[in-house]
Parts: sequence; structure tokens; C-alpha cells
Amino acid sequence: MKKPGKFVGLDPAAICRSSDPMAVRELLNKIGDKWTIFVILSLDLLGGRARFSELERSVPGISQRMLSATLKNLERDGLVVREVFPEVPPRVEYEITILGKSLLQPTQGLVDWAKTNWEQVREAQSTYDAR
Amino acid sequence: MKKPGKFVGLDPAAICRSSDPMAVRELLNKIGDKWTIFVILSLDLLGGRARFSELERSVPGISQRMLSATLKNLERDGLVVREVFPEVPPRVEYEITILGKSLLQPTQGLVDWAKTNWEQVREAQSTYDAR
DNA sequence: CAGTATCCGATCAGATACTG
DNA sequence: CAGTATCTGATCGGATACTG
Repeated sequence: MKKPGKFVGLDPAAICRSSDPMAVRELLNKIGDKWTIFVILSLDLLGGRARFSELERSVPGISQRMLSATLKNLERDGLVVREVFPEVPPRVEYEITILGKSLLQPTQGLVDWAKTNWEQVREAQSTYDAR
Repeated sequence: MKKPGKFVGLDPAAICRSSDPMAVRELLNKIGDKWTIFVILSLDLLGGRARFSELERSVPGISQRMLSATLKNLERDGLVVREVFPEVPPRVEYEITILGKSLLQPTQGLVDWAKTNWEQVREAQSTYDAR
């Protein structure tokens, strides 16, 4: 679904001590896109399981298109599972997997860093821009 | 330099318990772009200080254009400092700041997660794609 | 050496409209 | 309700060439 894009020539050991720098690349890529993190965090806050419309409401600003695409990628990566109930009107529930939950911890580390340090980043930006 | 892009409507408390979801957004955005993480990690591995050409060699595949842009953003954010030596030929050194170093810990958390779990992600992708 | 300038194709994500 | 389809402007990043 999401093509990784080729990325040749990175020396694993030298760059990030990872045996697979592509994994880091791809992970960072996913983490970095506009909605992924907010969707998993929301799903977690909703108790780990929610339906499409609940997520839509929980992530203000997201469009159906982007929520759909984001969930599809998360499902493909094994971070959430999708369950369809054959009812009318249709009901679909998304549940965070153990793998998905395990990603929340390192993610929270970044969130915390932002909380702690972003003011300082903003100041640096202001200083820089003032020249 | 890097325009954040407007992003209205996110409920801080509900989404990520952050007092500033824009900070998280922007951080994730930076983290997620193609070279930022590899450049800071490389800079750290090079002892926290290196010149342009050293970084160019340490991050295989990066172009001058992207290294330059990435470093400029890192400098603007206060994560590295740039020092110019008025010599011929010119010499410019980049040094990671304390703020920059502090970002390495949460970042490493993600790198470790990728090392531990990416195989599982790949399997999930294969399974998903096989349908 | 340490960049900048320009061009360009690819991807991203918003808006809007439509559907089983 | 839970999506998909289509269009579009914006941004990203690679390739290449040039410069103080």
C-alpha cells in the first residue's frame, strides 16, 4: 500500500546501530505523517477499541479520506485490527493490537519531549528568524 | 523556514495529554522527514561535532541540497549550532546542542522499537498484501 | 569546501461529491 | 454508517549545474 521508496547506501551500524535502517526509515516515515500518531493515541484513549465514527470525532480535523487511509495502513502494519459487523447500518470496529500498544511507549517519549522542550525550540526559532 | 501548516481543531487533552498538540505535530513532522534523524544521529556518532563534508560522508545517499536544508532546520530549532571559520578553504562545523542531545533519547526509543518489532510489522504487511 | 539555484516528477493531503 | 472516487494546490526530495 505505502511504497517505502528506495533508499540505498545507508550504513546501518554507522548510522543508527540498527540492523535495518530501512525499518527505522519506514517507521519514522509513518510516525511522521500527519495523522497516524493521533489516530493510535486516540484509539488508545478510547479504550483500545472504537468504531470509525468515534475516531472521526476524536481526531478533530481529520477527513474521512485520511482516517480511512491511516487506518488501512495501521491495519496493514498489524498495529490495529479491523472487525466488520454484518449489520444495517454497518458497524466497523478498530482495535489496537499488542504490537500497536507497544509502539505507544516510545511514542509517548517523543510527546513528553515536546511538552518539555518545545517552548525552547520556539524561542530558538524566533531568535533565528529575527536575523 | 518550514511552515507548520495550519492545523486547527485538535483537542489537546483528549488527543495526547499535551498542552500543545501543535508542538507534537511539528516535532513528529520534523522527525518524520527523510534525513533529520539520520543527520542528528550521525552528528552524535561523530562525537557531537563535525563539518559539512564529514556529515555528507556519514549519511550515505544524502545530497548537498538536503544536508544543507536539514542542517538549517536543525539550527533554526536550536538542536545544532553552526560555526563558520573564516579560512580558505572555508570550514564550517556543526555541533549538537544540549537540547539536541536530549532529543536523542526518545528517538533511540523509536529506533529500538523498530529493531525489536519490525520483523513482525513486515510479516503483518505480507499477510495483508497476500489477500 | 560548503554551499545555492533551478528544474522536475512524485507524493501528500484538503475539499467535495458520491455509494453499498 | 463507513467508506470510495476524483480533482487540485502544495510540498518533498532527487538530479544537475553553478559559486564565493
